[in-house]
This record gives sequence, structure tokens and C-alpha cells, in this order.
Amino acid sequence: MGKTSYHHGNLRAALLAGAGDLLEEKGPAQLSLREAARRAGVSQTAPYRHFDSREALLAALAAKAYHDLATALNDACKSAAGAPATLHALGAAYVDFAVENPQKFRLMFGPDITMMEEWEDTRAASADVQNIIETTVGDYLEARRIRLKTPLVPVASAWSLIHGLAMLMIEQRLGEMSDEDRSALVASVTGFFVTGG
Amino acid sequence: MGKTSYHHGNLRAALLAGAGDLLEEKGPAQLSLREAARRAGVSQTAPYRHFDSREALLAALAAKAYHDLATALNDACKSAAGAPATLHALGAAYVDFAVENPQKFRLMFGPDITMMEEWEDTRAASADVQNIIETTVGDYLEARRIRLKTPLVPVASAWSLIHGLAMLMIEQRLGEMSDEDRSALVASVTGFFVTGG
DNA sequence: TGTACATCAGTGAACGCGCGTTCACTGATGTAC
DNA sequence: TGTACATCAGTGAACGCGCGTTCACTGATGTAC
Repeated sequence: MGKTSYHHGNLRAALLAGAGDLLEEKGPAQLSLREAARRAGVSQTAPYRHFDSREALLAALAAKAYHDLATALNDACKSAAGAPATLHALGAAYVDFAVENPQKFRLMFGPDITMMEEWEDTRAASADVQNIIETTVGDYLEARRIRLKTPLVPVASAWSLIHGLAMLMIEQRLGEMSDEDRSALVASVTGFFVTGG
Repeated sequence: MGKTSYHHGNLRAALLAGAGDLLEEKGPAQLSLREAARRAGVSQTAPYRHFDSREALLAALAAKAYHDLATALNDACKSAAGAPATLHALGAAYVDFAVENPQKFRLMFGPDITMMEEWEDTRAASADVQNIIETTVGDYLEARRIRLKTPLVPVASAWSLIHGLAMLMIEQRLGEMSDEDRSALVASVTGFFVTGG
């Protein structure tokens, strides 16, 4: 901090931070390695000491974003009592995350990172998120004594519902709303699933 | 057709067709005016006689895509008997369209067209799609004698469900599946809404 | 503690690219008389 | 039917841009003795 040395010392983290800001400002498609370097106050080729390519940086950002989402989901689930409330909280946290970090969300679920299998950390982090959703829906089904050969249908249904809601909100397809309107709608829609499903 | 004259005669349509192919190959972000011109066999500045800018071309493509989706939804609804079956058919058609035209779908619901209000045709075509969904859900509620102050919640729920399902499928988040598996899942998930909601 | 040296994380110039867009132009078309 | 002319839809050269990436380099760091 403050030392102006030739070696940055923390460049990887600084690049991720700068690129994170940049991502939220411009979106995944407009995120450039050069601009990220500029933000970190470093020459435009320096990032190559830490990331193999532009896409490697995007993948690292996405991994971080998946971790953040997983944390948010876990926190929300922990502070809810009972399986229905937990499922409810999961949905609300998912949509909140998307609305608060729309570009991160687009990066995570959009077409900007190709060949996910190449980025093992990213793939794993994404699987963590998926597991949280599956587990939470599974617990809910169990609490309601619903046994299925495969929980694919309810998992896909629950995820689709909250994912679609998140997307439509991000893309402003449900009209302008205040924060209160938004949470009320999220509560109603997830309630639609929990009580109705 | 076949006449090699200085004037193309049908360039606007040819550009839209070429750009449509290009869109499905590379996605909205990679679609360039120059490549569209090349596909139409015309100099790279010719498109400017028909579109003010790259984004104007994207907006025109999106308008076309919205029309196609509206047509698909209407056709599906027409061939279903009764409100529940109609709602079901709507969902299936929506997801099918997305899976068959993933890049069109991304263009329609993604961040590539900014300032939609500027592109009046596109905005209107998008509103048509939204109206079909609202009407179909409204009819369904009426058939089930459900009266609400505002149908926002069920409309948002139904749309979120099918939109999220479409997105997750496009982005391969629900695993690889055969076409049969896919339609079965779509049927189950939309059924989840229709019978459960 | 001091020195030689390998290693590492930066630099800066340069490459080639495709892009959106502007401009002055030209060849074809169609209309008025 | 024929001619003059305006209009229109193309062309092709050029602009400036930011980008990803490679390359040979250099200054700082840390380790072996």
C-alpha cells in the first residue's frame, strides 16, 4: 500500500478488483484486458503474468462471482427456519444477487465464457451454486414427504422460476419498480412456488 | 434473382437474411455490419443506405425475432383446446423457440440492444409478445375463476418460469438432454405451474 | 554480513486485426417534357 | 419515342480506434555460499 515499487506485489488481486468494477460498468462483452491493466495502474502487458488470456480473466471473475452467489445463498438459507422458509429465502437471495450485480450475473449465466470445462475452478464454483439449489429443493420435498424418482423436475422448476424472474428483472421486462415493489413481487412469485407447488 | 446489376434491388431484405444467419452463428455481440455486407455480396458501406448504424440492424433483427416468436406463440395457443392446455402450449412454444433459435433469443432478451425506446418497431414487437403472455395467463385465471387486483404476480410467475427454463436450457445448465427428454421436462415444468399454481 | 546470480514480475514497442463510420464518387433508374 | 436531368443505391478509399497478444528487455527480489 503506497509503496511505489517496480513489483506490484498484489497485482492478481488488484486486476480482479479493477476488472470487477469494469465488469459492472460495461458488461462482460466490453471488458478488456487493457482497460483492466489501466485500472490497476500497470502496463497493458502485465496481466499476462497472471492470466493466460482475456478469457482466463473472465473465468476467474466468474468463479469469484459464483462464490459470492453461493455465499449469499447459504447465508440466506441459514437464517431461515424450516424448509419452506428456506426455499423462499433462497429464491429471494438469488434474485437479489442478480439485481444487485446484474453484470456479474450476466457473466455467470451468459455466453461470454466458452468451454467451461477448461476453467476448472469456475466450473466447480458453478457446481456449488447448483448444489445449493438442489439440496434446498430436496430438503423441501423431503419435509413435505414428496418422494420422486428424480428431483429433476422440481429442481428445474424452482431454478427456472427464480432464474427467469432474475433475468426479466435485470432486463427491465417487468416494468420499472421501487425496491419495495420488487421484493414484494419476488416474495409473491417464490411464494407461488412454495405454497402452490 | 440472378441479375448482376449495379443496384441490388432487395438489399435490405438480403442484409437482414445474411445478418440473421450470422447472428445464429456468432451471437449478437460478434455480429458486424461489415460481415453482414460481405454475406450479402455488397460493399461494406452499402448497408448504410438501409440502416443508420450497426445497432439499427440489430434492432431490426430483434423486431423480426419478436414477430417470429409472437407467431409461434399464437400458433401454439390456437391449436390448444381450453385455457389450461393453452397455457401449457404457450410455455412449450416459448421454450422451443428459444432452444431452436438461441442467439435470436439472446438478442431479444439480452443487453445488446440499448435504448429500446429509440427503436419503436422493436419495442412494439416486444410488447406484442408480452401481451400474448399476459392474455393467455389472464384467460387461464378467468377460466379458473381466479380474480386478482392485478394479474402481475401470476403473469410474472408464468413468464419467469418459462423464461428461466428457456435460459437454463440454452446455457446448458440442466445437463445434456435428448430432444425427447427436453420436451418431457418442459411439459413437466409447465405442468408444474398449470396444475400446481 | 556481503556478494554473485537465478528468478520473477514488471515494461514498452510493436504486430496485425476487424471494426464503425465518413466521404466524395459513379453508375443505374425513372420521370418530365 | 427520345432526351435531359434529378434522384437514388451502390462503390472504394480512407480515418481512427481499441483490442489481444508477442517479444526482447530490465529492474527488483530472494537465495546460496
